Amino acid sequence: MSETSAHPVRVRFAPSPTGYLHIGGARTALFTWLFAQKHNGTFILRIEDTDQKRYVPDAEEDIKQSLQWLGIRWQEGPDVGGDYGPYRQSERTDLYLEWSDWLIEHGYAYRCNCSAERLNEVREEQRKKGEQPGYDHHCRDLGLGANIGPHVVRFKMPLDGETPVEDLIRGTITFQNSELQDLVLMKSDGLPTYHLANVIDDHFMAISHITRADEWIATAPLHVQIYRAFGWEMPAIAHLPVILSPSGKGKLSKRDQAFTEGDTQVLVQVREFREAGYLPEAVVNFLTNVGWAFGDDREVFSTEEVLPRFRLEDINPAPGRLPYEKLEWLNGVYIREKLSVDELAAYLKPILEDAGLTVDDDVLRQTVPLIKERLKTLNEVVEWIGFLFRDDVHLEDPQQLIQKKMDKDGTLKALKAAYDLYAGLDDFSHESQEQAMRALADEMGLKAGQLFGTIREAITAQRVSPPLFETNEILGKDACLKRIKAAIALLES
RNA sequence: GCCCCCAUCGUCUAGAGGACCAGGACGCGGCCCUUUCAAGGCUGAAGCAGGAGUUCGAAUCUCCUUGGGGGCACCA
Repeated sequence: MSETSAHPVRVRFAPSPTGYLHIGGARTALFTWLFAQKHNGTFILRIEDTDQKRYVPDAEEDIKQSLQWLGIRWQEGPDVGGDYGPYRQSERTDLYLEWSDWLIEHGYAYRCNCSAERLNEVREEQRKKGEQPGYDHHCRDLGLGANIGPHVVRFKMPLDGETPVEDLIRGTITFQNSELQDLVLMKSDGLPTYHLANVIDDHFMAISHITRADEWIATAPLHVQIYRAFGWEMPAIAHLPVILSPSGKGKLSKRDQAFTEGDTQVLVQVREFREAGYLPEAVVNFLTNVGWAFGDDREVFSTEEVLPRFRLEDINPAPGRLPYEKLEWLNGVYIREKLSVDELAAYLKPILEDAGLTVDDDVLRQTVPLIKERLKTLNEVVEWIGFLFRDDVHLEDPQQLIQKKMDKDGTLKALKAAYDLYAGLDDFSHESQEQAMRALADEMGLKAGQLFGTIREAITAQRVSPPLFETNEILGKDACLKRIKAAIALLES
């Protein structure tokens, strides 16, 4: 089976609203979307909300917003509609019931009223005996009718033979039917399980290619058998590798929220990436590079550039981890190379405001070029230039003013001299400042770095900052003098 | 335990029998530039999991071992 088939390409991303959009899910969505784009196909969003127990009310909203943020748009789905709706499984229950009955009538499925307790006992017994745990076919040939009270519907899996699964990425995977289970198709609450709903929806939505995570491989033969029972043509299928936790221990999707591992902050939800100050373009570029490679030794590229090269077959079947350090670097690349000063300023303003600062647009605009090449994440802006938007600045410890190989008296002398020099400076441009201060350092027998460091601490209360004289120029002479004076007073007290 | 998938630097990867004493990127080290921090330039360390085959020749093909992952639900 090949990636291209006779049918128009129609693919779907089918998340379950049991939590916010996971970065692993986003990658599956991204690859699916890229595939659709490449083939001028249709990308469909389908909400698989058949699990009432794990349902999270605002999950669907988060999933949609997160996809939007990443730039992934769907042509059919809840809200936007389409010819194959509805696109929420909870709104398609009649369909599932109808086809479940069809399977029973035709001998491909059966009703089962075994209790949870009995099932557990059976499984425990099997485990004890070292057998494979699974349903023991108790109701398989009982021919139970609909009048038996609460019950489930199970698929009648062939007892022998084998079922091949043609995976686009891995080739043919063959399963022995004797090892497969009579899995539940309809739950006792009247809602279908994934297995049934997925097959029916993919069929009636004319899905041409199924893309989904690795973890579905084990139940893929069941799906193959269900298609066979219905007599429907099965879409091509590709199982995408899962993303592992940075430690490599287990899949990342076991975690549903950011956590810390060693000294890396491991982000998990898409919204966490946004909140951490990453640009959507950088995240998309980053994600595309895990499990797939652009080629030509290129690391930075747009989705437009990806399309001509993208093929599902080229996806690396091995599970991988997200190289978070690389995302930091990549985000920095996007900030300094892909954004204009105005665009970056627009991103930065709300972040500064959220930090409680009052932002002067002119000041921000003038400062952006100074920090553009220093930011790795948007959020770092606060620590870089927060001092520009505060009336005063507070040194936690006066000792910070004292530079290497200097003492309190020398520092005091230097600050006072700098103050006087600044006070008499008519031209406060950074060139003029630098010239004056270099001369002063020379005169006092200080290294430029020592004098500049002291002034930097006095004005920014930071050990590192954007180029000192340039931010001084933006801050203005009066404010600078005021802060130097305060620093002198602090050191003297 | 059973079934299935996978295996190139620490990490993400290029590599589809000779072009590979294995290339790139991040990270890490060094040097240069430099008012701090970045950015930039140059440079260094670092890998084909192991073992058998096949072949004139293997990172690339086969098998075994090992390791990792996934699954074994009235969850998706």
